[in-house]
Amino acid sequence: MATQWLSPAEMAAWRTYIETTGDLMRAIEKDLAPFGLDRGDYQLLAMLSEAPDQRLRLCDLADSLRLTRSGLTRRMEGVLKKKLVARVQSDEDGRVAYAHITPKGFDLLKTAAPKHLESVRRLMVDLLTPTEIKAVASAFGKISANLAAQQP
Amino acid sequence: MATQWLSPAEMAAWRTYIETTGDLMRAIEKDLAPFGLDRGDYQLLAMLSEAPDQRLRLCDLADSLRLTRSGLTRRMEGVLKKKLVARVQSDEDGRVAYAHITPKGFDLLKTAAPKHLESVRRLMVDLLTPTEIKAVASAFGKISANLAAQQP
DNA sequence: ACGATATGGTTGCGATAGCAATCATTCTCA
DNA sequence: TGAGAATGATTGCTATCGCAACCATATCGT
Repeated sequence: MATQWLSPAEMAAWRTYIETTGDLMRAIEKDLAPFGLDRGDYQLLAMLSEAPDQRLRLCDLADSLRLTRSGLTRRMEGVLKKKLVARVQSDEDGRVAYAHITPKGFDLLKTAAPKHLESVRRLMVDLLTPTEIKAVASAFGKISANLAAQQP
Repeated sequence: MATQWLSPAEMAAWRTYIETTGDLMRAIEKDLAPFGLDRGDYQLLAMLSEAPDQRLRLCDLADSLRLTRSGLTRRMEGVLKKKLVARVQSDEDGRVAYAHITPKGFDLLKTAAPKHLESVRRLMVDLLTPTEIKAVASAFGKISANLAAQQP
């Protein structure tokens, strides 16, 4: 399109970002595959491992993973079958259930995490100058804050 | 995870980026919905509109959209049904077919593009300083070049 | 010139995930 | 306290897309 609503520098940033980000995700995911995990599983386990008591209510987990409740139900099927996570019904509130990372899940995460972070380093972090790192953090921080402000 | 393979600044950049990028895509996509387009359709039309003769071989189109050939076949079904794109068999090579943007598709793109770019501006570009814009372009340029070098 | 190989495209199948509808449980407030 | 609203989770349906298998056409090597 000839429409020049963005300056050349702005257009370059947007295009490079949007074209690259999918490739980067795919590459990261590929490095996770040997552990039998995809990015969704990894993030789910990471989220649980950092939670108090290593567990979260399903709806909170869904929110932090940016999944709908139904999306989480389906993703849970996978990690439940692999015994990486247990589903525990709350006895205080009959509606809620917790996802609880199992020792097996925790062990797998501990094995996969260094490799994963090594991927992140190799494919992204190590390629950038400290200034670029800071700028990326700041830029996406602003974008995130703006999005959060839009949807209250 | 307690694993500190990334410095705090690096971890902050990575986390903010990965958590935000999906939200940003969803927000952009939402702004495209009133035109009956999703991001994949928009990018397909944009790609064709910029191509010589406003057409591309299906396999080249698939590559530039980061789709597999089968993924493109399915996406084509949608835009063909909406008559935004025509499928033209090559008479030079019996294997190849071209995707050709139709006048209707081009009109829709011309309508949607300014709104889309306005979204990009509002949700990303206008939030960033010129320095951040340049840093994002440079950072993802490096990431992209590195990925391209890995997979020859 | 012709069999082997490469290239372009489609199809069957499976995985992921959103939406709307549904059900169960809890909360609210009149 | 009891009817209606809100909250938590699941299910049916649908759409997207990758992989592997497949078919058709073109190119290469001898």
